[in-house]
Amino acid sequence: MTDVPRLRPTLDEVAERAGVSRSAASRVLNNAPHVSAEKRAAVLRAIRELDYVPNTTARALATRQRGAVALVISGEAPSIFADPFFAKVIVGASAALEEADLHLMLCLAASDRSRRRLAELLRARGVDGAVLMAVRENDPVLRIAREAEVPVVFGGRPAGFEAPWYVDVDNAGGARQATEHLLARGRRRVGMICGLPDTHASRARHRGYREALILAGLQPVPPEYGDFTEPSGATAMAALLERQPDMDGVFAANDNMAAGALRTLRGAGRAVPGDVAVVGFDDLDIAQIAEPSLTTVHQPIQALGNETARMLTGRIAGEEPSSLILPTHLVARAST
Amino acid sequence: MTDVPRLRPTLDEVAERAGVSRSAASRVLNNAPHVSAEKRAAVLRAIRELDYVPNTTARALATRQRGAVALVISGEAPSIFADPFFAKVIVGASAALEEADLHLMLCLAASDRSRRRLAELLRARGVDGAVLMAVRENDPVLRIAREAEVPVVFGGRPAGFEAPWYVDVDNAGGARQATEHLLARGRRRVGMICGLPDTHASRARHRGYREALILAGLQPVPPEYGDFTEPSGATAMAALLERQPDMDGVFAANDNMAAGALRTLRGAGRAVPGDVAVVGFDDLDIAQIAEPSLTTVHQPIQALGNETARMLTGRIAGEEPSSLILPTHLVARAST
DNA sequence: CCGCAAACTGGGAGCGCTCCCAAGATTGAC
DNA sequence: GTCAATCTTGGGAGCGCTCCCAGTTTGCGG
Repeated sequence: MTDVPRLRPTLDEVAERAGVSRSAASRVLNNAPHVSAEKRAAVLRAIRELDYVPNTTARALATRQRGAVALVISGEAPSIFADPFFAKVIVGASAALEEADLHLMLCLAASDRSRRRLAELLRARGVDGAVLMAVRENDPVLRIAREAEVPVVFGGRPAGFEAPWYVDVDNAGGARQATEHLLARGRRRVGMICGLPDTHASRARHRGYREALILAGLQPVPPEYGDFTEPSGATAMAALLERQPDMDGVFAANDNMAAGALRTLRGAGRAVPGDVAVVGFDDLDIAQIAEPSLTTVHQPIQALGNETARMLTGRIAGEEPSSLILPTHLVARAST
Repeated sequence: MTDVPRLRPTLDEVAERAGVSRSAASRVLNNAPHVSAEKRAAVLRAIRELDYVPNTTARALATRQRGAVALVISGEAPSIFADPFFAKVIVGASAALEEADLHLMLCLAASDRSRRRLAELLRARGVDGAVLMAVRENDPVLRIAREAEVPVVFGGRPAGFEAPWYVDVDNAGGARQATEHLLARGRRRVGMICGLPDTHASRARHRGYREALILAGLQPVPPEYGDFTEPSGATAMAALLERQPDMDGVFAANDNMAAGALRTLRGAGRAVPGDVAVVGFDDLDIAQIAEPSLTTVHQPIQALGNETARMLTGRIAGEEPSSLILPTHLVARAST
């Protein structure tokens, strides 16, 4: 809060006050061996008395470790933050990073300028590594990832790119469960509302849906597309109804769009689940709040953030962790 | 993405290749004067050829400027991220920081450990400044703010603390508008659902509500308290109804709780706005999605983030900006 | 053609910390 | 008591960049 740029004591001053060399003081700081008990105590006391805090920047320069990683969220902010998905990812990642004593630099890579800054950050080793989230097909961020001078881990696979290190959730499996659940409820005319087509998640969920239908000997109908927001789900549902008025089940690629679908169905006078059963994906708060409450595929979002960060810290430490796919599972509620 | 810690070229190498001194190269880098056009061109070429990127850490050490600020969100993460409030703040702050070429360090100050790390960050000048959000009464973060060695700006005033620099929204004014709107709609028995009592926002909104009622010669009824989440709003509404079954208007301290109130009212068979009119606060997406759509007080959340960050960059630059209160306004929808 | 101001130029001293290494102090086995 | 092995210790050289400063050029009226 202060404005006075009062000088902070340096390690030299600590050493001087403790009557030891800077080297010895440094050893105490990093509790390295080769310091006698007395000197250690003296240094510790001096640190306390001077209220010394080591300068992170100087340490970073000397050790070549920044003590921070970037969490990059690609794409336009508005759509990005429409739901609490990223918030949960951040909470999970934050916990893992705290454990590794790493700070979190949040980079919203939406504009060209922000991407330029990001590229510089990753090339100049301004961070020790980066987690990349929400990377789409042909995303300009991919290039930045390729040219980065630090380890990079993807949170969710980017579409159309074989990410060497990633953590993802079982999108296809979850979607299949969702669709099979609808079929088990006796639905036969099951439509789908997909998300943005250039995301791996949307594609994989669509694939799972198709697989389930085909396995059941049914013909998948072409999906409608939304952008993962509630209104887009409402619109897509309307289009779906128009195309196939006798539809009796819908799988939406996320809860927001499922909530939109519910709204449209309510407006159209269709009972849920009486006339049409609806399943979402994500298991966000909205799924429980919606009326009727939403059957949905639970995905461990916080764990996704956590594991991604953990994988990154592993790679920073020189390990070669293998990519990870977290399980998803159906949560049956009132909408089916 | 690479693992090879291939050495990045340094400014010395650039200078050597360009046939100039390191000083001259540095001048070009910071486009300072006193470099001849030819040398400048030579340096620029060398930079391109060597694919040189200046090392931020070294620069930070030399200039004593980190090029990053902390965005601190105090309190428990779960409640924090229940709604997209912070996401919007982040988007706004991020834009302002990008303009100032500052990176954003996101610090979730929930645990003791995270607060310790935060304190160290702010005392060791690991960042150039900090924005503090969601600081509550007697928040341990206050102490960290006081001991910080860098400028600090509050986003939203902390309760029970005269923040020297802050950006806030007009909570009391908005609440008064909301309540007056209910009164103008002919409501006379207007209850309130408050948020967490140790937040300034909740208190100010309650104050605005009381002012409006008292000005109209009406007796405020004691509020119910929630924690800004949807379920807590539903519970509070139930309690309110039980206490005063003939209630005909409700002002909730945020949209989430208002949505919960709507749910309870629907369950209790009360028509909205027929029997009970409801007003929220925030104007988040949920206000438009709710049924009926929610009359609410719009607050410029993204601007809050933006102005807070801008004020911080101002203070970092040595200015003494004065605190700011952003206007709020009522958005009338179907719930009143 | 001179003198002086203004523009260039590069050397060098930091910024605050880590870490290697050589020198000195201890220890212990014989 | 000796000598090698081990532990301590502090000096010093960086990490890569900025910036002050003194020295050198250049420009241009007179």
